[in-house]
Amino acid sequence: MAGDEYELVTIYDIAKATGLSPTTVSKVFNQYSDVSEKTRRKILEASEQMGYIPNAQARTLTTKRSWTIGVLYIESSGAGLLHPYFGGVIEGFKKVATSKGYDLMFISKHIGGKKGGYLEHCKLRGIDGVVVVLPDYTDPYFKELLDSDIPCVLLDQESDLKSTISSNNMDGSKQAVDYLYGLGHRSIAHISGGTTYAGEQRLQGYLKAMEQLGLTVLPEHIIQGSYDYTVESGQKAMEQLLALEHLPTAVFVAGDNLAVGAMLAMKKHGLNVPEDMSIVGYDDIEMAKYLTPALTTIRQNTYALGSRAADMLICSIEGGSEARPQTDQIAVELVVRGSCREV
Amino acid sequence: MAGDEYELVTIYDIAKATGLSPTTVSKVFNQYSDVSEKTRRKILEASEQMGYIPNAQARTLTTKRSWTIGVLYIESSGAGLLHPYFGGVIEGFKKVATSKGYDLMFISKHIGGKKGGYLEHCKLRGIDGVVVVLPDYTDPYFKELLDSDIPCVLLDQESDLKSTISSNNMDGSKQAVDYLYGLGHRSIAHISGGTTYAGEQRLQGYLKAMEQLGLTVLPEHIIQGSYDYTVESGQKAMEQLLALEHLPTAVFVAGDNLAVGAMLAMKKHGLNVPEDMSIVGYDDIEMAKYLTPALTTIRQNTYALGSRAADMLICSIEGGSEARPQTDQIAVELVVRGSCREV
DNA sequence: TTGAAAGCGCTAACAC
DNA sequence: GTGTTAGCGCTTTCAA
Repeated sequence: MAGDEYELVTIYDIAKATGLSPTTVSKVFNQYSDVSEKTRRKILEASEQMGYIPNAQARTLTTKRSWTIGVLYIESSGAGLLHPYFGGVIEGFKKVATSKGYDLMFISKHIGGKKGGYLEHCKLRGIDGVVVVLPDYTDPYFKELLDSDIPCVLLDQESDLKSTISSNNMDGSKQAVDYLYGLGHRSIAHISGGTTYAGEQRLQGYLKAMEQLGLTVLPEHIIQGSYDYTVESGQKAMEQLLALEHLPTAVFVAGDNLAVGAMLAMKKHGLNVPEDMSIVGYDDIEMAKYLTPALTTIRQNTYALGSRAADMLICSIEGGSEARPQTDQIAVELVVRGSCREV
Repeated sequence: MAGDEYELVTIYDIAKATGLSPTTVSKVFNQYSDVSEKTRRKILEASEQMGYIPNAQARTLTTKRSWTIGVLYIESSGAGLLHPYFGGVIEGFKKVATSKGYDLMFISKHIGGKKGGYLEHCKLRGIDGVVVVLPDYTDPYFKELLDSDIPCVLLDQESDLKSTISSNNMDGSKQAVDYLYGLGHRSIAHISGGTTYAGEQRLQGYLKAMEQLGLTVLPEHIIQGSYDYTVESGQKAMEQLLALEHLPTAVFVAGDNLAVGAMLAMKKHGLNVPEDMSIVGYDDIEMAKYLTPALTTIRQNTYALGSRAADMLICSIEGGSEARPQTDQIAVELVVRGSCREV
């Protein structure tokens, strides 16, 4: 087998080499204070020289701490990793987790080549905690994990049992609507992100902002995009909107991918953005600024989302069961580009 | 500590419950054939009922196999996970690896919160093999890993020591150039991907294709884009090209991001694609089809790249040291859209 | 077909 | 400050 070739050096080897005991060696590598500076130095030196590297599994076996965090995200469809939101979040998460000594492992329903469940997978691997991004909410295996006592942090979800974190979706909607209002728009439609938590929040934020401004919302001006925030779904939603008798002058779209689709649909109908309709998106995906016209949108700070999530999760891992689930929100920001006009 | 609450069931527990020995229980979970059907059933039943889940670290400690594959990608810059190429590759890789019983863990230079190296990290975690995507080639820690005896598969790189896999970059260039030639173009420039392996290959493919068609390549028609394939870099490259006295009628760009930048630069100069210049990209990133005009490009099958990489890596993990490093290539495909015109 | 015993590499009481 | 001992949960000879 490959890997057999490692010259495995153990604490026993370095104990023997230094004439000390394995315990003392162990202590040195676990920052115990009751080791003389001289001994510590001697051990460190020998370890360095003999190429000693601790064995994580042996350590985990006795301590019950794997220093491993599971990453759970939707498995079906081509989404997942490819979704820019996911990438940004994990990037931020990884940075913080890594700096605190944790490694990241993907969690799936397949274990050892067989079908199992998320919880089973976590237990098998001795996972210390899980970060949940874009899960399949309807999955019973996912629910099983939520009901377990494994520390978790959930992104863009609600939960009493686990810590949660999301962007300030309501405020994002408010910023979008207020901005359009400031440009003179009074008839503002909404293409929503379907039945996801974030989608709901953005819809609620939109409704509330409209109300606060004293604007009426026509029921037919709220179009349900699909939960997966695809370009195709945005296209369909805009088609639906364009079929209406009374068109809005602006539309606030719950995701940039949806907005891209919406713009495509308009183009197909010979309509121009922003001349014929102003559009505000949500996310600020990379391509937003390269579209024609460049998309005005609400920027989510995915990196901050991820790093804050890591902080929260590690807090509940290390705080133990007495640590109550927390909830936090990250500020969003309007990025003005070229897809809206004054009316 | 959180997690302590698990009702840890061990093989001893189920041995006791069934009146059998731990050995026999272990055998059942390792598909040994010398267990009577009756015993097997009894053990499986008890395990199911008592909620037994094997302990991966204990298993690894004795077998020296962690069933864990390390994922190594560039840490600096905001790239990495956010890069669509990476996402696609890992998606495909994960699928295959998971189905064969392996889990994926990110490898970094930080270990236990301290700075270490990739190899050290792998040994600490008992990693069975590593998939390398977009590394920092100049990193000595990366070299250290390459020189080790840990099985690795490298994407878009050359190596005698490890298995490698890449798209058929040379052929991609040929397809692009041939296509432009077929449209009547004779003056075809190239914006290259810098000094990466893929970039070199695409450049070579371009040169060879031009030669085969009997076309001359003006030195100033080869512009070095930066190794990171950013939009900004593409912009700069096109600026450089546009400063030339004799403009080409078409340009083959080594990456879609670069192509996006190139198109932006043209627009800034009041030039239109494809009227003033035809452009062929490389990658087929998601946004390619949503650009104006939609980008004609060479599609890399990132998913296939990833799954094939997994096959190769697992082969060398399970084949042991006698398994020689392999090399493979994945076919690419021209996707015709709207960024080229006949001349 | 089944089981006893040793050991993987490490940590944690506890005694010295 | 240092060492002895036991044990984490599992697999693996080897013997029964």
